[in-house]
Amino acid sequence: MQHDASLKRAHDAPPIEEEWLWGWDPTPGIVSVHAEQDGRAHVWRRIPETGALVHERERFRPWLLLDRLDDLAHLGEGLRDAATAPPDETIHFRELEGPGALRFLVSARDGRALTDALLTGASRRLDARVRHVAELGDSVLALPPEEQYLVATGRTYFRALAFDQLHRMQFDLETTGLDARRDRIFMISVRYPSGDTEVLEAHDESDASEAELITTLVQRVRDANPDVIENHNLHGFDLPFLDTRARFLRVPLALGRVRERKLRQRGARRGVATGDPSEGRRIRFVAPGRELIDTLDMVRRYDIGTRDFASYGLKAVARQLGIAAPDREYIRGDLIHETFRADPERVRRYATDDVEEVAAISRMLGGATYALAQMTPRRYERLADTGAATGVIDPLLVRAYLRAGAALPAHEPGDGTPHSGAALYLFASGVAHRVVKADVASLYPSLMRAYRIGPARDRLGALLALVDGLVERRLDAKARARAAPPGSAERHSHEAMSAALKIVVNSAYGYLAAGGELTRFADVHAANEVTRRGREVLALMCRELEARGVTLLEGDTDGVFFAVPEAWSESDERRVVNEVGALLPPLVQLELDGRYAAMLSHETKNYALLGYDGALTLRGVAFRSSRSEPYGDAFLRTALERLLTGDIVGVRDAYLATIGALRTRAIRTYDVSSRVRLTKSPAEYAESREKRRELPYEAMLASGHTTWSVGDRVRVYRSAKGEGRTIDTPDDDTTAPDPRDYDVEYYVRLLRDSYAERLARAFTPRDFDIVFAHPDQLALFVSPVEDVKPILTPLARNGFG
DNA sequence: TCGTTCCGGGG
DNA sequence: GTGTACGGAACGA
Repeated sequence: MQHDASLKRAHDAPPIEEEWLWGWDPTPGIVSVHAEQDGRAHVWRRIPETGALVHERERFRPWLLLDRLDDLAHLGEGLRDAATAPPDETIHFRELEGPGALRFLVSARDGRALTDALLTGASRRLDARVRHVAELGDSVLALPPEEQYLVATGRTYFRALAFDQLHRMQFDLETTGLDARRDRIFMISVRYPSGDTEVLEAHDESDASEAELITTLVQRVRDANPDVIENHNLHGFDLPFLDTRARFLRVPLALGRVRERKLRQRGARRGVATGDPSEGRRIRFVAPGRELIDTLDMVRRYDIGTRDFASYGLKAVARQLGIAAPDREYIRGDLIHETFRADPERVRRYATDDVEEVAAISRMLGGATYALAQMTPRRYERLADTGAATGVIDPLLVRAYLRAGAALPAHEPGDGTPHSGAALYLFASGVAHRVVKADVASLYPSLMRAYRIGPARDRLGALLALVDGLVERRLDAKARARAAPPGSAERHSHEAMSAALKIVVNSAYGYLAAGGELTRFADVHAANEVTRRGREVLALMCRELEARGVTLLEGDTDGVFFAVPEAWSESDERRVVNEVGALLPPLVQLELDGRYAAMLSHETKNYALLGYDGALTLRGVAFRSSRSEPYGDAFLRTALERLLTGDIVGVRDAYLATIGALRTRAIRTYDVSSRVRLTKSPAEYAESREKRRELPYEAMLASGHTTWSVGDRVRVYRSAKGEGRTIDTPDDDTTAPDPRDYDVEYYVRLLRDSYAERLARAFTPRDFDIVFAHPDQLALFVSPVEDVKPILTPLARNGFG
C-alpha cells in the first residue's frame, strides 16, 4: 500500500478532535513498525480475532516540514506543488495555512533524495557544508521514519488489540559481575509468551561456551518470535552487556525481525553512555520489528502518580506490588556467581523467579504505556521511556496541526519572564488530633480548562481540546473499569487507559512550563497564569476552611491538612469540605482524601500520620531514610505511635528500653548498621585515606575486602574500638555472624541526637528534656513524665494572608 | 553547614 | 531531536 503525506481529510471523516486524539486509520493490531528513510516500512500486526502475526511491507512518502522552500528551489521542475504534481515521481510541497513558521510540508518517494536536495540547497545558501538536517535547527522538523509513517497514515499501535494479546518474552542475564569488559554471562533465564520458562547455561567458563549461550538465546528469540522483549533494567544492563559480549566474542546478535547481525542504536537521554567518552552521548538499543521494553521505566512512570516505591529494584517492586511468590529465591547480587558454583539449582530458581516477576510487573504496570501507544504516533518502545510533555503531547500536537493543514510554530525560547511556582505553607508544627486531608484532584488541568488557559501560539486550540477530550475519556474509562469484573482483562485495560490519560492530562501544565527549547507551544505566561490561579485557589481554600473553625496545618497545591474541633463528627468534616469545595472555581473539585487520628507535623512535607485504624504513615526525609539504622527506625516508629496516641510515658519507656537493649547488647549487630554506597574505588580511597579516614572504606579494609566496585552497597557499623566493620544482611545467609561488638555509647548518643530529636516539635524544650532525660541523670528538679503534654505551635505565616 | 550535583538500576 | 521528574544522598567549598 502506498501512503502519501498530503494528510488530506476525506469529507466523511470523523470529528477532527477525535482524530487529534486517536489518529484516523483503523488498521487493527499493529505490534511493531520499522521504517527507513528511503520510504520503505515494515508493519507487523496481530490479527485480533486469531492472534496470527502478519508482516506487511509498505511504502510511504517520507516528509519534512520547512520554514522556507529556498533550499529546494535549485530542483527547478523537480519540485512540484502536491495539488497538481503526479503522485509518485517528484518532490512535492504543500503550503500549510496560518501564521506558523514551519509552513511547507515537503515529501518525496525517497527521503534520502529529499534530504540530499535540502542539504545541497542549504549548503549553498549558508555558504558552508551542511551535513545533517539537525544542523538546520528549528527551520526543519524531521521526525524519525517510523513517526513520519505514523503521522502521515494516522495509524497507531495496538488498535482493537488487548494487552494480553501481545506476545511478550522476558529474558534475564546472570553474569559474573557488572562490567561487561571483564565479566561474562553464564546463565540466561527465559520466559516465553506461552508462560513456559527455560534456563540456558554456559557449559564452562570458556569464551566458546559463552558464545554458544548467546547464540542459543538468539535462536530462542527467533523461534518464539515475540512482539516485545522485556526485562527490568533491560536497557541499562542486559542489552548493553549482551551487545558488548557479542561484539567481543564475534557472535551475531540478531534479536530483531529483520535480518541484521547487530542491534541498532538510537540516541536516548535515559540510555547508557557509549564506549567512546565523547561528552555524554547516550544510547538505547533497537531491534527492528520488536519492542524492547524496560519494566524499570514502567516503575518510574507509575511512581510519579503514586510516589511510594521504597526502591525501584525488581525484588522490592515485586514485593510491594504483592506479586512476589512466597517461596521466591533471593541471592545477593555479588554472590550469584559463587552461589552458582556451589548450588546451581538455587541460581536457576532465582533467575526464573526474576523473569516471572518481570512478566507480572509488566502486566500490572505496562497498561498505561500500552494505552498511550494507542493514541500517539510513536513506537511503543519510545513511549515507554519518554516524559509525557515532550514525548506524548508534542507528537499529538504535531499530528493535529498537520491533519488540520495548519502551519506549526517553531520553538521559541521565551521572553525571559521567569516561571513562578506553586505555594507551600506550613501553618503549625507539633502534634495535632483529628486531622483531615482535603485534596484538589488534578488542579492545574482543571484550571486550564475552567479558564481556557492554553498556549498563545496554539491557534487551533488543540492543547485545550486534547485536554478536554482526554479528561472526558478518562472519566469514561474509569466508569468502564468500575463496571467490569475485578481482575478481568477488560477492567485491566480500562484502568490502564485511565492511568495513561491521567499522565497526559497532568503533564499538560508541564508542557506549558517546560520552556520553549523543549516544547513547541511552551508559554511561560500561560504557565504562570495557571500557578497564579492555583495559589489563589489554595489561599481561598485555606481562608474558607479556617473561617469554619478548623486549625490549618500544612497546605500546597496537592491539598491541605487541617485539624478539626473535638466535637466534630465525620459528617461535619465532609460538610465543611463540600462547602469550601463549592466556593472554588468550576471544574476544580475538592475531595476529602484522608482522615487521621493524629499527626506530627515536623517540617513541610515531613510528617507522621496515625490513621484511625492504627496505621502509621511516615513522609519525608526526617522519618524515612534508606541510611537509617534499623534499631533507630524501630524506636522511632514505636515512639511515634505512642506519641500520637497520647502515651508520653510510653515514649520514654521506648527510649529507655532501647538504651537498655543497646547496653546489654540485646540488639543485633545488623540493627545498628547502616547501608552506604561506596562511591570511591579502592585506588581512589587509598589516595585520600591519609587526609581523611572514612568509616565505610575502613570497614571494608578491616574485614579483608580489598576490592569493590563503585556503586556497591554495604552495611557498616562502628565497633567498640571505634573502627568500621561490615555486616551482612541476615536474610542473605542465616549463618551470618553477629558479633555484637558495636560501640554502645555511640549508638546511645545517636538515638538521642538523631532519632529522639525528630520528636522535638512535639514538646516544649523543657518537656523534651524530661521525656528524653538520660537514664543515668539524677532526677533532681525533674517533674514527672506523666505531666507532659504534646504541643502544637502555630508558625509565622510567610506570605499567607 | 549550606548549596550544588548526582543518582536511581543491573551481577 | 537525545528533551528539563523528583526527592534523597553525596559532594564540595
